[in-house]
Amino acid sequence: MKVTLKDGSVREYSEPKTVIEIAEDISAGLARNTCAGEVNGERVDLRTTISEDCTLNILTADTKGGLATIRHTASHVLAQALKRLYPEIQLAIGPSVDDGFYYDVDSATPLTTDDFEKIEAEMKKIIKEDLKLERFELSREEAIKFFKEKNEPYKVQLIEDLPEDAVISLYKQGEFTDLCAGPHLVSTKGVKAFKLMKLAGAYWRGDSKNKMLTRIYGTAFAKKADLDEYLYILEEAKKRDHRKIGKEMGLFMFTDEGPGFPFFLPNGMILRNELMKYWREVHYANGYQEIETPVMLDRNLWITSGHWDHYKDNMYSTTIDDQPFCIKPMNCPGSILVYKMQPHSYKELPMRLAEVGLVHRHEASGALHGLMRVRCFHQDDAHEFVAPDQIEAEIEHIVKLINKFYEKFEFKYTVELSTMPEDHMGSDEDWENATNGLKNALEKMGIPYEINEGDGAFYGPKIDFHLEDCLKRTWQCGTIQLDFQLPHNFDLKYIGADGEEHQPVMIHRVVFGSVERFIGILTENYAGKFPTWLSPVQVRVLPISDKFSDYAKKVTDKIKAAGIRVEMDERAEKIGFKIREATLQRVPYMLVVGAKEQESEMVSVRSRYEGDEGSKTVDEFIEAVSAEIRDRVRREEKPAEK
RNA sequence: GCCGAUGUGGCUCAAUUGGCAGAGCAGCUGAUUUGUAAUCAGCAGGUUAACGGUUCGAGUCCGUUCAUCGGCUCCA
Repeated sequence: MKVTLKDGSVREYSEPKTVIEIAEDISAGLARNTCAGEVNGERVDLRTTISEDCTLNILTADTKGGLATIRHTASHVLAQALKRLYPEIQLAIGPSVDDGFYYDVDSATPLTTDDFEKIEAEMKKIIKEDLKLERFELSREEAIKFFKEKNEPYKVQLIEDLPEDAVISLYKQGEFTDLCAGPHLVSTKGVKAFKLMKLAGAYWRGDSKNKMLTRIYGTAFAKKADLDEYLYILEEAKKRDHRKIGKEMGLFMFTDEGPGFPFFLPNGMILRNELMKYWREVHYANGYQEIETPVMLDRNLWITSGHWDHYKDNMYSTTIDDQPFCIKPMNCPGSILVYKMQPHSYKELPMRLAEVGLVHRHEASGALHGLMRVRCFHQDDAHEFVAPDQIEAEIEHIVKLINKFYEKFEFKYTVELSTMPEDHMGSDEDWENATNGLKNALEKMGIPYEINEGDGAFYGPKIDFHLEDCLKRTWQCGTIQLDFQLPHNFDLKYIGADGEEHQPVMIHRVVFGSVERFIGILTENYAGKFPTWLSPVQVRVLPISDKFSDYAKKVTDKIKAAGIRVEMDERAEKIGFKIREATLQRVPYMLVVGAKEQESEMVSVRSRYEGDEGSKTVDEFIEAVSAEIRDRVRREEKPAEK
């Protein structure tokens, strides 16, 4: 077959080749890790096999200068600069990542961000030197010898861990050579806009048993304008930080007395209660019954459930009157005790026991992060007891329910299927059955998913729902876990139609995951501008002066009587000041009342959504806002003025 | 838990080489009675995260602890 390349040259191959094979043939290795190819103008995957004559355009990152390549080359420039400034530094790895690149180094003297200026200056110098990146290969022995001589033990270890037949490629730029699969820009000059971002610790090979190295994060873009835009977005995202907004709006707080234990303040309680009110409505309508089980139970229960074996490092426990107790890190054993209270018929299944349970988990101190990662939180949990032949239908029921919630909040999400972890209970056969059950349900519904190997719970595989927030971080929220183990450990039974005892299957599921985390995500997603139904203060009445206090009071009382959360601001301040404050507090509706309004028995409406909405009668206003709250509608926000 | 940084009134931040802890906002008091994003004046508020050390003298230097922030490992 004949392959015509974009530059007009023709290559002939006797047998079918993949795009990457041809790319490697052409550019002697430069095309490794390339992003894509085009066959007859159509973009194809690199693994696509070409068996017929065609025109092929290889979109190597090298020729296109893809972002990943720019960043990867930038990481080499960083490494070179570091070696020039601190010759004793030892290099580990330096890849490109989603929003930039990093290099892990082992440095005897600690680096600080104050050194960034100096390092960046050296990087600029290297870029200006226009050093060509040259690829070459060495045998295993030669490569090991090369890096031993350079005193780079991490590189030596990397090579030693490569498979026997691996091609060991190196890239040389000026006096600096690095072990690297490529690809790279042709010259350091191609790194046009970069910035070192932050310093962090990272374990060698990502294992907490290994030495902690210093990781230098940076980012790079094709143009200065792109870099500036990225930095601007980062600034904007900072303004949405739920910890900042939570403080500003009086939603929650933390104290030194309780690291990782959130306090909910009055406004935060309103928000949480409204959220859970909605949650309960939907759950009652979907066949759930709500229960509550104790926060602390005898340790033997946790030994039976397997939590003590698999989770005790994260559990708070104590001894009272010589009886050992554990504070629950999960709600399941409590629900099981409720199920076991009496015998059950197959007619009762699926039995859906919901519990908004407060769980405590001793998380590592360094893992804590506002409401997103705490040591005690509410799970919007439910444990379902189902007959084996009901599994698929019930999974579908739950997926639809979760989808309903996420659509309400306009969240994008992806689905992952997590399989058996190393530390698990039960037989491989049970695990396979359970995993297939989840797979079948997802496939039947046509939901795309990725497999997350070995990430299941210790008692069963799970489907995870990952929400994307405004920083493009993803958070695991919803999860559906299929469990054959706990019914076995607790010897759960139901009486089937045949009059015999059978073992039910348990499904553990959450929609929000952690109510606290979900509130954190909502806060950032809405930048604190919650839809009216979730807003702590929905309406604020602003009299122009205290001459109109009586009328304002009358309006306020009427709105309050309609069940709307309303406040009156009767301070002796100018109207502009009151509006400013209400705006900063993100109150959805402001009602300005003065002589004009008192005269005509109306209110002047200013909303967060459209600004001045003109005059309305109080009844008209109440009707419109009540409907908005009742239907839990989110009105489109107008872009911020300031 | 690990690496690095940080910690000053309720909040946001100042304080030269170690030399009298300050400001704005918020709060309180008074004046102002206001028409769509900040009216004016006065008052009060701090054992500088805690503990220990160096020093004539520590917010500042050193040590320990705690908490927070950015990551790593983990994870709802």
